[in-house]
Amino acid sequence: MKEITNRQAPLATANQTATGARMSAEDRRLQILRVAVSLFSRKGFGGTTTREIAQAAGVSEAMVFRHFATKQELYAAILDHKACSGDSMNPEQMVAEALKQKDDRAVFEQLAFGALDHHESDPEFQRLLLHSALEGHELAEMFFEKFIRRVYELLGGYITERQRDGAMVKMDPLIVVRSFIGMIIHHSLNNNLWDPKRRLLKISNRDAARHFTDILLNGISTGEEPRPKKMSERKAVGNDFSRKK
Amino acid sequence: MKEITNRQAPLATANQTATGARMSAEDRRLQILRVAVSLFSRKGFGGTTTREIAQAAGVSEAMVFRHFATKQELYAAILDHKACSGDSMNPEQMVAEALKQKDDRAVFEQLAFGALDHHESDPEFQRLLLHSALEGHELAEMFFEKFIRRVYELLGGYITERQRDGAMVKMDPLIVVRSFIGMIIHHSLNNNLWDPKRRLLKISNRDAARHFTDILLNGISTGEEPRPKKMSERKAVGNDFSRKK
DNA sequence: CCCGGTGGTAAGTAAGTACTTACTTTGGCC
DNA sequence: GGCCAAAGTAAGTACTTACTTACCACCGGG
Repeated sequence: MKEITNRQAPLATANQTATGARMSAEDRRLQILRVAVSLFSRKGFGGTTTREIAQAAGVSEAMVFRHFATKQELYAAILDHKACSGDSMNPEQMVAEALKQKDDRAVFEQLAFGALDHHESDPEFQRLLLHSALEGHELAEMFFEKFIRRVYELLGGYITERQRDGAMVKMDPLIVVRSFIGMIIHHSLNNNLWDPKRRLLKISNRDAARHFTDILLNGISTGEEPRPKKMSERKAVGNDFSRKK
Repeated sequence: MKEITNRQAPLATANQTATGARMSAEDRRLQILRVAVSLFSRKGFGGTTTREIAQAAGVSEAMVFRHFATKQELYAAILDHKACSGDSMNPEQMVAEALKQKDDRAVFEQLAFGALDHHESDPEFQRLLLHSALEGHELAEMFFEKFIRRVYELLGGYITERQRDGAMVKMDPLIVVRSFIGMIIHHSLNNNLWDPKRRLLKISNRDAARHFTDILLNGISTGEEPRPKKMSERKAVGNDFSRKK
């Protein structure tokens, strides 16, 4: 005479299949992955327990370990999934046409808009990446090598080309790239991490991308007012790229 | 007949007082605080154990809890110490003179250099701040309110003024501030977090500050080459601040 | 000389932690 | 229906964690 086996209620998690019934292995794996993404991105690797993950997925802890041998492997699978799977943005093809046409504005603006939009639609990714960078996880390094470096090469190469065309001032292209990427990443970081309520600055991604591009290409000074200090008084250390006129 | 009490050897930690001898309560407190800063900044709150902290300080765990009732309290004390104590940078006074003289270049360049230098000399702070922002610690918010907001107001106000002078193009000052702060923070973040070996870009803080300022004030395009596409072909969405000429 | 307070410790404890084991459903296929 | 592999679980294990307790050594002052 056995006690009723009191199956644990499917506790209102967003279980895909409306029924609390059993899922195929792959579905379950993906589901665990999804809830783990959410938890890891909120609380980091060390701050998330396997029990929490199991509970959020509505299964027992043993199920988590059936699908992922260790917690580390789960984490790696997540970063893999996020960094390498289809929804990752591809900078090359995003601006391929603008590059060919040498449409400076389009190159930068499209890249900026693409990145901002991507970050907005998937804020978990940025948090996940930050966590793993802080924790020194090798996957962060991998992302850096495979993605950031490529953007630097892509944009840096383009800028070099445009400098030779005489369309851009002579300046280390990598610094230009860093400046522009900085505007974008920092803006996303503000929106996702520091100021999600947009208390400081509320602006659409389109406008942000356009304004960042404006600043990068044209700067903010009109050059129409006599400087309070003469140019010659600046300690010029070999940057001879004051705007031609 | 008691066993010898085998006092644990002072194990070669960087104990301030060369002797492994006892310290005053306050010295010990500060020492624990220091080693905790280092550990928390490297591994975050959840990733650091009280035992590690005690070992790094060369004392028993009980000593940690004599000085700080809980781990949380230790963490809060650290953020307090870092955010409120003297070594925090003061943007207002850093650029006070340049502001008065309306020396745009000096305003931005000095601010950038000051921030970059501060971040470089105290990289732990940036990591600590990121960790606490990710973990949603209230101290991160406090820092944001007390520091970031002030910089936005300071720079934003200055830019507004210079726009009225006709020295800067009309554009939401907050976007300009965000762009510039973005260049700086992202550069520091790269140096401290992503690319401490400077594989991507190796540049002195002075040069970085100068180049960021150059880009902000003047942009990178020479405006000397006919565009491959006509201006009118761009989907103009109401940005009317193309550079006057 | 001894006495109390201070700096310090060894050895706990209770609650977690990642991960396992031994076992019980369940659904599809012949 | 009967069967079996896959989906799932309850109840562990071995260890770590934050935090406590009870005790010890040193030292200046009466």
